[in-house]
Amino acid sequence: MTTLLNIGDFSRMTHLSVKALRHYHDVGVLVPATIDPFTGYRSYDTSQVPAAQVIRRLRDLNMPLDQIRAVLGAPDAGTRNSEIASHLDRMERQLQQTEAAVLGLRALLAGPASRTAVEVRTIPAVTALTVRDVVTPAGAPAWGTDAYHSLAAALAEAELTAAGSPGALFPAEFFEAERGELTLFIPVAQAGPAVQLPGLPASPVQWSNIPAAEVAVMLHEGAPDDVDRTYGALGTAVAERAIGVDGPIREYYLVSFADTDDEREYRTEVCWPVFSTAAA
Amino acid sequence: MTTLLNIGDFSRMTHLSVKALRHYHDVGVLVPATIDPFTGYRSYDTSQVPAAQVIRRLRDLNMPLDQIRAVLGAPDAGTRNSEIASHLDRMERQLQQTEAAVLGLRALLAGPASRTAVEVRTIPAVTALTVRDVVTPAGAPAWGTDAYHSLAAALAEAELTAAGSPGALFPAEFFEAERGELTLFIPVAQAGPAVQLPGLPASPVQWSNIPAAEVAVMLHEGAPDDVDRTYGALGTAVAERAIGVDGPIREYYLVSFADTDDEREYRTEVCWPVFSTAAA
DNA sequence: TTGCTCCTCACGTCACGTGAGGTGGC
DNA sequence: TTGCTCCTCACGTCACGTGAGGTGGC
Repeated sequence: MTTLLNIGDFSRMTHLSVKALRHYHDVGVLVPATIDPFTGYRSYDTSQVPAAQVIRRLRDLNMPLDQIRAVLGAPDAGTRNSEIASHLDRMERQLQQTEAAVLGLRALLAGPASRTAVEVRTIPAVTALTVRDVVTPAGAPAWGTDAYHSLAAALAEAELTAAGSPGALFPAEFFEAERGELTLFIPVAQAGPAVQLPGLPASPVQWSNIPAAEVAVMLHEGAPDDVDRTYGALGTAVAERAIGVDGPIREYYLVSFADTDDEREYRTEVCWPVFSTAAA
Repeated sequence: MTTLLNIGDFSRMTHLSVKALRHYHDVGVLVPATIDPFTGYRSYDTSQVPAAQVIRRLRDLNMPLDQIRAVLGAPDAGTRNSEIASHLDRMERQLQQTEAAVLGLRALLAGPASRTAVEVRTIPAVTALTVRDVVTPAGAPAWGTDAYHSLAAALAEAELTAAGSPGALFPAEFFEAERGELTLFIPVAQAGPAVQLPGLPASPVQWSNIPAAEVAVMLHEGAPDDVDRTYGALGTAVAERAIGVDGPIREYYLVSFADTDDEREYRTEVCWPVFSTAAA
């Protein structure tokens, strides 16, 4: 047996506000059992209570209404559970980022970072295995992990060894517009016609030339979430010397997730483009 | 020495997007060092980098811009740190609620709750110590804790003993509009002119009469975050019997935070107003 | 002169909340 | 008949993102 309820009763029974219930109707997340065609009054059914309870908990978990609609409309329990599980994974990653932000904030308020030296360096052109994609800062870590595995697999497939640490190119718009085409690469050889380029299996990995560059370099020690501190220090040093030029920023991953599980051991070189000193 | 930077350079150095920087300027969270009066070009100073880094981390912690402005403008480190600490407290509570939602969701998907019996009961009027305030569901737990301590203190002060479990009245609008005047009370005696009412110290606590009521009662066992499941079951039972009437819903806290640290041991009676059976 | 960087509106997003103004049902 | 409940716009909130359309500086 089921019984119809007006929106007020249904609200008290589910602890969802009347405004929220009307909104869930509008967007199709929870449609009333019947609607009076003349007055527009919504009537809910007691059998809709469990769905409302699920919605309330998913909203407490910050799941967007679009996804909630998908969860409720899932054809089977397996699909539904995997939708929920992947949301919980996202929340878990968010929590880790929150913890990193707390640590980073403490460190920041505790005082300025220990000064790391800036070095100007000439990087020669290399031939490299690369993966390229349009990415946002939020999606970059996951993308980088995937891309690195693709590169490592292609390297093994082609029976080659890396000629240096993996690196990445960051165009200005990646930071300024939070969206840009990143290039992750593993150098394989000095650039030049003498290099033999083995064919690659079908994969996102491609051969590319990473151009030479004159850069100011600063070593970032620690978690990647705090790399902005090194960007700040390095950018300041470059600006004060008035030697900056256009061009992508580079990072080289001397020690990264591929080498250790402890982010505090990470070592990243940040490279800012500067005037060629060769001309000086 | 400090140096001026255009918005693009400052964006790359701080990993704040250009759009975000313009917004922070608009709302006064981070005002450029100088603004060209003719072109409107913003110029930032290298000395503003640390503030930008703090802003980025506070935003990662979901702190609203208004509060960030207050943190940055705090007159001393003590004020600033306490603003941050109270925000971290809020986040901590939020995290606990998230964990509760995950557990609640699992329980919900695992199947229906074990059926608890519904009992119809006549509650006599009582004289009680009360605290009354307009509260939202989000603020209710903290309010309830405070209010309970005020009541307990007043009870001890007046050298009285409780004549029953503490309870609360919830008007319909508290659920329907997520805002309403709650009344937390501790019964002291049967209502009547014979009762001697001791004076109360200056505090939010007042003497009130809690009216009699005819209610359907269901026992909620477990965490208060899941009490909506009992509301759903009880409301369904009342609706199917078509015996519901207007009036505030009540809860009685048989076992609560005052008695145990384990929320699973909580026992709450939820009371839904119904027709008087005395007339039947 | 040509891109490039920067600028200012105006509007969109997401999940509702906040009134305003009005109507059916007991 | 009077409250009460419910209804539908229209607009606000928050922290930006997304174009559109335009201008200064090298």
